[in-house]
Amino acid sequence: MASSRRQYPFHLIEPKWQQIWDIQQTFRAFNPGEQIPPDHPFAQRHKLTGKPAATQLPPKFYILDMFPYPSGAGLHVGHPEGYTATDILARYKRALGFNVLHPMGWDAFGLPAEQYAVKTGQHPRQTTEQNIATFKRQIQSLGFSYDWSRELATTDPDYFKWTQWIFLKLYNSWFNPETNKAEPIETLKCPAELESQSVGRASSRADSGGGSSAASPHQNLKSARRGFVDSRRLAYVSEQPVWWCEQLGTVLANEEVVDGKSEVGGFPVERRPMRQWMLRITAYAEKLLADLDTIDWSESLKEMQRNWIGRSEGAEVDFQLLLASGGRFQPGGPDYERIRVFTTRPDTLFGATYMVLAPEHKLVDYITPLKQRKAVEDYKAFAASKSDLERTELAKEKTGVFTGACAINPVNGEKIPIWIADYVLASYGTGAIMAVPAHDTRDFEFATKFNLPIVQVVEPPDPKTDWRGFVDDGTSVNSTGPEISITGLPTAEAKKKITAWLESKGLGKKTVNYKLRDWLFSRQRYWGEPFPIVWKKGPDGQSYHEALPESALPVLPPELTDYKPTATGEPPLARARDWVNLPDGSARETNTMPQWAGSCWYYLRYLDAKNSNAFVSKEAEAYWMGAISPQSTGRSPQSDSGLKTQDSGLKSTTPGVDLYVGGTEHAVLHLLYARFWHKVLYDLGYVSTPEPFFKLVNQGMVLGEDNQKMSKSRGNVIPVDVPVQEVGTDALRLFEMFMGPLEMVKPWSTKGVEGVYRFLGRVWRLFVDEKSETEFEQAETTAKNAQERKELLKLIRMDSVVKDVAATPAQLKTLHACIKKVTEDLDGLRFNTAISAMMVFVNDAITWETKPVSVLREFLILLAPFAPHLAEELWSKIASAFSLQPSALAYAPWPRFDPALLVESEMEIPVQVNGKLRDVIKVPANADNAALEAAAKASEKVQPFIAGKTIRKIIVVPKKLVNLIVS
RNA sequence: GCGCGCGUGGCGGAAUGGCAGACGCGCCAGACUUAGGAUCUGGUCCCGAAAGGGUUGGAGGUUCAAGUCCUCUCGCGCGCACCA
Repeated sequence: MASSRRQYPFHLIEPKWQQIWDIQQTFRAFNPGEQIPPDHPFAQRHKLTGKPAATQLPPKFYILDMFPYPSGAGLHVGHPEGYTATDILARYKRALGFNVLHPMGWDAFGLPAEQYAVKTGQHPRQTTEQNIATFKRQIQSLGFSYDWSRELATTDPDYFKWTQWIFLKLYNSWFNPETNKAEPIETLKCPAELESQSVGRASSRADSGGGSSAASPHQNLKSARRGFVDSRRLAYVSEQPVWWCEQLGTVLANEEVVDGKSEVGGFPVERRPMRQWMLRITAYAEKLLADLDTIDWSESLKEMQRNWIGRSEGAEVDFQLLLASGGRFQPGGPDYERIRVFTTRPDTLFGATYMVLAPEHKLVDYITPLKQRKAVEDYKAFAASKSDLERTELAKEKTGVFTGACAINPVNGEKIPIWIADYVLASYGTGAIMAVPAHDTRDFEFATKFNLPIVQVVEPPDPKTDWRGFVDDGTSVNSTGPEISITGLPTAEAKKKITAWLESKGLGKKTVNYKLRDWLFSRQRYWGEPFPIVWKKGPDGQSYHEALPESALPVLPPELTDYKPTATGEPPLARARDWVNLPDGSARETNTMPQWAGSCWYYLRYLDAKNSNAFVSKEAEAYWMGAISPQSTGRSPQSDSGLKTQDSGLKSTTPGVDLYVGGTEHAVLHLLYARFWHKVLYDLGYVSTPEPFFKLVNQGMVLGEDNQKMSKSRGNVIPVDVPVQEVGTDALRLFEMFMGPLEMVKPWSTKGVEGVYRFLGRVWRLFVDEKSETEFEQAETTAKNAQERKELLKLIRMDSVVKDVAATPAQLKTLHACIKKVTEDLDGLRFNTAISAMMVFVNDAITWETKPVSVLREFLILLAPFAPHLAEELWSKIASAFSLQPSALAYAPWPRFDPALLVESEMEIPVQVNGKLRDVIKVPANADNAALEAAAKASEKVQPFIAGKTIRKIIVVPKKLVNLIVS
């Protein structure tokens, strides 16, 4: 390949235009109120001068890539797929007249840089900066139209200052169930017994951290108050079992643990009780679920989030305890007289023949009589010894033991045994279930194994179905007790009736349960955002936390020489004694935030990346996130052409990010966390939309040429630099899109890249004079340096068959068919078929003896989003060859197709007999149904199939098809 | 096990219920060439000399007409997975 002749001098063209775009700041996106240089192509296109207000700017289009973690390995050809798609869209929307925001940045905190630091002692910041430089060089070599003036890195103190600021907002807020939103902590009312006039208002300034708290006669009351408030913050401290990963030396969130292993590295994790920072994402479970219906995401992605949130409706039911003698009676309130269960099938209550507690359930010891104590203790130890992985792997075989205690089924007064088994999870529902073996698969298996009674209470709709293990809806049977009967009712009604009865008796209530747990937000790492929190000791000896004031931000991490994690789980930051211990005796929080923190809000920082007074200005947020509707702007894109818009892509401003493209791996991590933060910021009035990402598309993975996922170990990784060197970035970009639909998984193909490279060569030869190109090539061999070589591009002349003449109707038809297809396909993100439409155009145009320059120019505008460097070069060559005013192709108005030009004088109509194709006839374009019918019958090829037969029916699809039904 | 998605030439993939296989790769033949791994032209689903027949994982169905809609079935991919 390297030895073959270059299709066109992309090696000079591509750097040339990247440099021009950079010098002219072509892709700078302008904020409301920002000074726009009058000679900037955006200003010229939209006739803007000075500092336009939001209402004077054209409608915005915010098109976002998931920013990358800059790893040391650099980019392979799979990385630019999404970036190419968004760049094509960004350029297309710019041509349509939108004010396009298309930024790029770095999700730069992360474990690899820290692990490298542990190994080599090189500061993670240095590693990170090197990696960013590599990524940036590679991404820039691909010619994306990012506004680099908005570049950000989550590791930059000017950035994470605001990450910490948002944490303070979470810390200083609570979720008010009455208003159903987050509110400043000041609005939280303490219960009357905690209210005290002397301390009542004093601590209501929540960010008054740093102030000393002298001992007071009300100190007990004060710490009780503090406990109450602290337990309701959206960011709170909790001691609870968390996932600890020994190898990584840190705790992990539920979302970061996959199949009992760490998502990063695949190391084993174990449950350990630790004191950690948590974020109260569960308060938003319902909103996170419900608002999925308001956004344009793929169904599969929404489904993943729904599954993760895991909403289920049901009832909590209390079962009265019947203690056998020998139970460890303790003084206790009503909690010790009943066991509360959660069930989604209260209608099967009559079939509950036993109960099961999780081995960790707090009542287990209490209810277990002496003679069962040994067996129960043994089982608890057995269950605790199993890792989570083993627990799932051994899922087939049910285990458990009888506690010796029993309870009363509230609907029929029957005495049922209480077991413990590890198929009941302590962390879900109430950690206890009523077992209905007849109508629950797991209970059925368990009851079968341990010979527990199985009682039918639901009749399947189809009497042939076995009721044993029947878990779907049916009709209640055997469900009549002394006070309540639901026999004969369909499942839905039975649920309602029995739940109402339970509620009226105070035995239970309707409940909604979620699988979603609060977000474990602290990590025992160095390379992350420190918490803006200090710890103090009260006069009562209790330690408590306080927020630092905003003026203390950013809180920078200390310098360390040893980044190693500690075995105890104490964070590495604790080694920096001078940093930790403050003069007033308080101590800094030494945990850091997880990597996800920075990516929770970066899309907001892009809007106003340099703002040092706020995380984003109100004006910028309102403009880019869509609070200003296009109606109020009184402008529409392409208003300069005065034509009505033709397609949906020109429609109104959408709320939030208009298009977000990234991999599916963030389905329940980044995308859930970012939505959560955004909703908190929305509730607190800092952003104007309830959802951050209006439309989201997952690009499919690019596999290696061998159809395997690209990986170092397989040796099938193709770095982006390889095709960029050999065929140029325009060809790479084109092939990234030509492989197949964006969302689909597809294999890389070196041969395929050559195919689109040849296409670009054909485009080139459509325009240029071959002889002059040969001259250029000869001159190039003697050129001394890159600058000289670049100058030589001038030697290449336009082909003399490109003329300033009127296009023929056939040529216009070819052009407008291409405009139509490319426009429609871009609106539908069908890049692959858009490219094939351009290939069709070129295959035709290359045969024209005379090539009207007007047609070729419009084609270049279509090509520009896909192959911008080549298109710009040819565009400028045309301008100089035909003495046109030089103009920036990036802002040239998108051509619109004229349907009138697509009308044919004749049309080809397939003729079927009994649904089988027999002929394709040519008829005048204006032929009506009768004419079609007549022409079809007259067809010579059709004759033999209808001769001597009766025509029973004739189907004519106007301008489409004729079908003759004969017999 | 449950949920979602997908099965079309040698390959990647096109087809508002209306001519299956656009476009590209590969392959075959030819042209130009000292040469071709450059370029250009033509061909390329299967059976058949042709007429014609068959063909979108498989089996049914709806329809004048099905790759497309419905039912069942097989295969692949992704997600969740003892969530009561």
